[in-house]
Amino acid sequence: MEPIVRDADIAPVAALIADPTRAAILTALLDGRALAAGELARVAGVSAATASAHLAKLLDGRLVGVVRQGRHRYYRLAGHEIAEVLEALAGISARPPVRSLRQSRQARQLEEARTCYDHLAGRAGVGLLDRLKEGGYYDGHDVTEAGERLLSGLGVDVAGARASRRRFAPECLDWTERRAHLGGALGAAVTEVLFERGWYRRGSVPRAVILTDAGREGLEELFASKELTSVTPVT
Amino acid sequence: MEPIVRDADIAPVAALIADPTRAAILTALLDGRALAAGELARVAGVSAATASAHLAKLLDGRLVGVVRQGRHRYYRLAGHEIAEVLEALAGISARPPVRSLRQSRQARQLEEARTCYDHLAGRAGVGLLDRLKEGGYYDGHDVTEAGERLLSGLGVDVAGARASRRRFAPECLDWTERRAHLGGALGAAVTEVLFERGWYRRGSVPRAVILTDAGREGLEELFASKELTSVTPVT
DNA sequence: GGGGCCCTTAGGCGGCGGGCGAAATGTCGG
DNA sequence: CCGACATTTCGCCCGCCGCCTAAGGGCCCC
Repeated sequence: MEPIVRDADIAPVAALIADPTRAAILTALLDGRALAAGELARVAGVSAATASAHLAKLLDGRLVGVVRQGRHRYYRLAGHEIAEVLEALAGISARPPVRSLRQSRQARQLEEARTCYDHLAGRAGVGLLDRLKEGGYYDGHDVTEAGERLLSGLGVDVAGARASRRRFAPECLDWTERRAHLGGALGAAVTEVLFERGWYRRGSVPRAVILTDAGREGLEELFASKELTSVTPVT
Repeated sequence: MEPIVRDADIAPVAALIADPTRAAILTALLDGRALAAGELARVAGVSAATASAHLAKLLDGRLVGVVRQGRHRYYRLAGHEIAEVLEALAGISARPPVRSLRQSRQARQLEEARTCYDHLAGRAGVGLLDRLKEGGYYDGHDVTEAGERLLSGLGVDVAGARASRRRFAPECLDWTERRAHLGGALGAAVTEVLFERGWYRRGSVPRAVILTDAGREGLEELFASKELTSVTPVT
């Protein structure tokens, strides 16, 4: 009866996330973009020196990656797995009370539409997945033939996403809606196209995204043009 | 350009997991059972007083629950969400090198079959899900009609699992196999039946489970009795 | 109801780690 | 090349947190 078995030791990674300053940095990077060290220092509310030390640790722990560009160094999350851990943690963490009117406005914005690292989430993400299912384009873990045609026609590189080592098209549980939206390589590819087409644009609040007029029309047309091939709403 | 938006603050929860002793305690509870405070002190390698202090913090942070029974206090994880966070963290954590022969034997045992909180994982879990899919009993997010018959016949309370507030039958990504096994309320219900029938029993290593002879026969018969209704192996 | 076991509380010690300012490194723009 | 800006490195202080031993409840059993 001794040390028993060695699991993966999670403590060091958790310790990296456990510091409030580092947590703020990681949260700021949750929208998938790369931010400069100075910006991260500002959002975390610490001096540049302090932020630099934290970033060095996060880098060493492989939670973030860095790309040097001139005199700036842009940091980003090391991958979607990191984002998923942060989302999972957020799911069991106390949500601090919303205070100001402005904050509640921003909170509503995030509930409406936001990115979950690199794919669409919030009511918009959940709604999109619903319409894909209702239209018979997606069956819970893969796109149907009709779905592949639909998305390819939109400009989504479905084959490329399928070839990725990342999971192809898993459902990703949404911690505000408590319902699923489209995640994985396909979710990211679709979201990329939504931005390229200008159907969604990034809002002023970090992870918020906004449906444009073009997007409203485009999505409506996209799902209206096809007759409903299957009316088996998944409970 | 001020405080921006308040996300759920994940740092306090991460800090609870970040201490090696607490991480050891949580990992020990990962098999879903409740352990007495003294046992947890032993597996973590600290004095009873130290363990008690840690358990008080975990309790305060709602990561564990406690049930008093006589002069013992049994602690367990507060829910499957907690287990999922720990699994996700393990997925991005460095796996410590296996040292002794005994440890590598145990590691192989865990890779073969183990519990993932309250449902079957490892090669056994992945294999079970594969056979459910191959037989047309499960379609990636729900059981088919045939699947409901099969499992109900086995004694699984499918309706009860479906009524649960927990997700019904999601695929759960396995961090050793990097493939999916059956999770959620249904995964737990199925696993419960497997234990009840004596098809699997718990091994000596905490999360390890072992296929019994009865289990080998039972599973073989279960999947052989039905002809393969569908031969569309999911890539 | 008294002794033994399980667990918690109290107190004190030691170390790790995050904070800052100042100076060094590196890069861009003239 | 030189000054401006972004980032890192260095040296130092300070507070927090985990550890132990010892003592204090609670519960069981004889």
